[in-house]
Amino acid sequence: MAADGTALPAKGRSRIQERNRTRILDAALDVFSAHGFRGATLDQIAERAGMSKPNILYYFDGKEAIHVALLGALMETWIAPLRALGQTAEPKAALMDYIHAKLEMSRTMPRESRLFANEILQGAPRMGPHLESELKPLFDEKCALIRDWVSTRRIAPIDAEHFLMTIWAVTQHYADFEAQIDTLVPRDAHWARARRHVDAVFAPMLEPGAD
Amino acid sequence: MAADGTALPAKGRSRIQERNRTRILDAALDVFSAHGFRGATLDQIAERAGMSKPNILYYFDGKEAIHVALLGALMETWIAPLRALGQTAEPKAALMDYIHAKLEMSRTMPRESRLFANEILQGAPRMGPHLESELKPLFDEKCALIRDWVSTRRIAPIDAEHFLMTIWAVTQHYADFEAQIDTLVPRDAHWARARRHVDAVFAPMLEPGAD
DNA sequence: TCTGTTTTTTACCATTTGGTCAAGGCACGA
DNA sequence: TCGTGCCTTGACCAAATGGTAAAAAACAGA
Repeated sequence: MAADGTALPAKGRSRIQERNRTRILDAALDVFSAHGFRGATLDQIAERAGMSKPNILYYFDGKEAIHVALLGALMETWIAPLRALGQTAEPKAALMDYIHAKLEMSRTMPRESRLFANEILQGAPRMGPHLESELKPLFDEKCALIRDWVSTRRIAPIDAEHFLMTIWAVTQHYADFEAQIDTLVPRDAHWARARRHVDAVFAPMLEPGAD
Repeated sequence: MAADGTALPAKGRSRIQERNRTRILDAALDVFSAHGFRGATLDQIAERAGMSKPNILYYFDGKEAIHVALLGALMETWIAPLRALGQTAEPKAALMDYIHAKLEMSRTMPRESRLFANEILQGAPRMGPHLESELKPLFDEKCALIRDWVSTRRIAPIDAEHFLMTIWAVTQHYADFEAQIDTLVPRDAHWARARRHVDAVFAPMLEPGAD
């Protein structure tokens, strides 16, 4: 077996291998995000992927390997907006762009959001290393950047760490707590309101007037 | 069996029954909040409660009954601060009090927060009715109250529904995503910073100046 | 078409797990 | 002291579930 949790070596994957791995991962994303790791079964994943359980295990070393592969692949996508933070626009616009990007991700990738939420909620048993090695350095770097913006008076004085975490909390809430939102507010025009609302939440905070 | 999901009738519970039911529910809260419904096992709950599995099932009709009992009992606690919103202070102070109460609940009752988060994240399969019958009316009532405050210019114009949901998102995040927070920021002085931060987030939003 | 390789499936297995049963302890009133 | 009824548990069961083995099927190259 290969070292990366796959049953087949990564080199020289055939067309059909690529296709089936993709199908399995997509099905697994459905199931894991909806039921959590323990709540998901290989049979559910197999059915959703349209193939038999042993065939799933032909492509992946086991249930856990699928989960790890998913989390690893998604991590990069998930933190991409943070990586891009501050590389183009001026401070306030950069932060608002980041907030909008995160909100958009909750809208278009709710499964991914819930997959991560499930994992973190249960203590990040499989993602701890990823958090430490990939997210942490990036987080520290961007916090330093924000603190610099604060110290040069380009944005209002905010707590960089908690500010970023609050952006995550507010935007991901729309994906993670969808079931609750659906029972409390009408679905239509939902995301337009969310967009206006997050602007109303974060934009005032950044105005240097409150210094 | 009794109709409320308990194996024993609620009337005339003995001292020992009360004690053991409490112990079981506390142990179950530990396990369910840490692993989710499917991830929790009766054996884990039994061990944590310090009694045998059959004895657990002597007091509750089954795993699901324990979960339902937990959610039902906690619902009231969980929404109590919202119920109290606006019954004493003037608008701005009332909302800030509510925010502080919710933050305090995340600090002192992280297990409860995670139990609910797990449930909602997976589509509220067992709490849907509770949300509809208990949370929804209260939510609507308080939204109307907030809209009234807005229309009488006592607070800045905000989206009542999304404002409340954002309060939940920000405050509960500190409990639900604790694993992530622990890897990103130092633990000490954590809650004091959080308190200052949520003030910085929400207080400016409520100033009627931005009208 | 023949042959070796990759892909897929049909049984099957071992463990976990929610739940049952019948018997053994234990407290307490008569 | 002795029942009587509440409490507790060891032994067990059936279903679910992650995973395996081996053979069939599909496929690619000669």
